[in-house]
Amino acid sequence: MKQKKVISDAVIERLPLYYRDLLLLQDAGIDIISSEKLGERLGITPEQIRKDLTCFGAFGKKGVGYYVGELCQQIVEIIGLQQHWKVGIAGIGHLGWALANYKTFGRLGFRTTGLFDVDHRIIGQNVGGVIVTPISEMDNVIRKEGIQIGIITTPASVAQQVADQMVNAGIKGILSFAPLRLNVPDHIFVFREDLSIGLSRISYYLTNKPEE
Amino acid sequence: MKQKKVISDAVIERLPLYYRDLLLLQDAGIDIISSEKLGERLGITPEQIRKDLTCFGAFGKKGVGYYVGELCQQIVEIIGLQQHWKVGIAGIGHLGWALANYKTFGRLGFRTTGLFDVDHRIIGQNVGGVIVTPISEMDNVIRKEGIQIGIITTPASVAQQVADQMVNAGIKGILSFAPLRLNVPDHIFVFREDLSIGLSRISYYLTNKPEE
DNA sequence: ATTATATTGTTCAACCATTCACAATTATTA
DNA sequence: TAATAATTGTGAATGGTTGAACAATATAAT
Ligand SMILES: NC(=O)c1ccc[n+]([C@@H]2O[C@H](COP(=O)([O-])OP(=O)(O)OC[C@H]3O[C@@H](n4cnc5c(N)ncnc54)[C@H](O)[C@@H]3O)[C@@H](O)[C@H]2O)c1
Ligand SMILES: NC(=O)c1ccc[n+]([C@@H]2O[C@H](COP(=O)([O-])OP(=O)(O)OC[C@H]3O[C@@H](n4cnc5c(N)ncnc54)[C@H](O)[C@@H]3O)[C@@H](O)[C@H]2O)c1
Repeated sequence: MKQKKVISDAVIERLPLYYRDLLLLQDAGIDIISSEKLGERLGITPEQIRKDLTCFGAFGKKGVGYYVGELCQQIVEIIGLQQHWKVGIAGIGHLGWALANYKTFGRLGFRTTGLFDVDHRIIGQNVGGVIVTPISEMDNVIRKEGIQIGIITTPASVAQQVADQMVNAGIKGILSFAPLRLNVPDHIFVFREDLSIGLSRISYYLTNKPEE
Repeated sequence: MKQKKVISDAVIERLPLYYRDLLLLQDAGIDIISSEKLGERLGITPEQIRKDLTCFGAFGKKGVGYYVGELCQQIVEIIGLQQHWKVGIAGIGHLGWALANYKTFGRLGFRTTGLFDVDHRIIGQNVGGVIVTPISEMDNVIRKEGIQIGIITTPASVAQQVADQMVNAGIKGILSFAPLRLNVPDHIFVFREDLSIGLSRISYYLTNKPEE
């Protein structure tokens, strides 16, 4: 892998899109794809795709295209999906429960091996194949299982506290759905997913329609 | 409102963040906030905030800051949240069920007034205060209720078909969680939310840690 | 009334990302 | 084998976003 220059976030966000579509192509038995065709499927320009990929090396064959299987493997290595990350989810309410049951995370290489909550009504239940553990046990489970990534789907009011617990237990990265900024040490990578931005954007565009 | 030049997506994505934090400030009884303090709370530079806001007008007071209540109202109007958009959700499975139960959408001005599914086990149930209707009835309900925004949380395999139905019924904007590109007429605004990008980004950054 | 302090709105410069154009390379056909 | 068609990788041009600096303005202090 090249990896000389710094890679922009925009590139990193597109890689999973390429990867998922390549998996579909692979399932469909398609061996070779051009940036043109891939771009058409995804709504991304072929130049963009080629430039993104050349950040990491020259994976295509001129005059031919990209070998689907090979490119898949390359992207897996770029993103680091071959590691089979272990994931823990704190807050098994509406959203946590949905995520715990989402099988596609598994196909991408993320194994959910810990579910945590404070509510006695949910503790002990089997959700998507994993038993919900008391949040007070989270520290132990994270260490014992070697969980590296934490997902926070608790109410915002306790999200910081839960993040602190995760960091103390040795978590390396956090995906948070709570609508606030988490304060964590520099070496922890936090990504915030904000599900209300999508609706707000739709509202904006419907309100301020381009005059066609 | 100014609205002369074109506003970039980046700006539109930050407005909801400002808005939600301003609501919190308002709840806390804080009347005036500077771009400096707001930026600190959100992890955004003060210059960025000022520049974003001046896309739409001059809402602050030099030497003082921004009046929280007034700015809230301005952002509401910019995003178009005063309209109380009506929302319908198709596919009341794991994720759809979570979204149907999410109260914060209401506070932002989105009212969920239609829930649709094909599964007889869920049809007829009350989810977050709304009865789940057969998808075959979606067209009628959308027209009768005047639903303008559709959320798609069905399996990917039927998402296009559901989107077509929504468009035919007169929906103006779609928020889709299905991992594929939807084909819709130009005048329909589609926003795709991809929940696997977050985890993939974390994987990338943990794998390719900056050498600190 | 004057000075000092705080903070916005705006201009300009720096940076980053995308698009364009094309040389380089591979496969295919005559 | 030579010519043709397809398609990648890349350097240059364009367009867009962010950052730094500062004039303009409001308040508070003297
Ligand atoms: N539901 C959605 O569709 C949605 C959408 C966007 C954002 N969110 C955000 O995701 C988070 C969860 O939302 P939700 O709708 O699932 O809420 P929820 O109330 O259904 O679930 C929260 C869960 O967290 C648990 N919890 C509370 N305190 C805890 C603690 N200290 N440790 C561990 N678990 C604890 C609760 O017992 C509950 O099971 C919130 O921050 C919300 O703002 C949710
Ligand atoms: N669960 C998650 O956390 C998660 C995360 C990311 C993306 N997604 C995406 O969201 C979508 C839903 O995921 P899920 O986990 O909730 O799946 P799910 O299987 O739990 O729910 C899907 C629901 O759609 C209904 N459905 C099927 N065909 C339908 C039709 N023609 N019309 C109306 N409803 C129909 C099903 O009866 C079911 O209730 C999928 O596309 C998935 O890829 C889910």
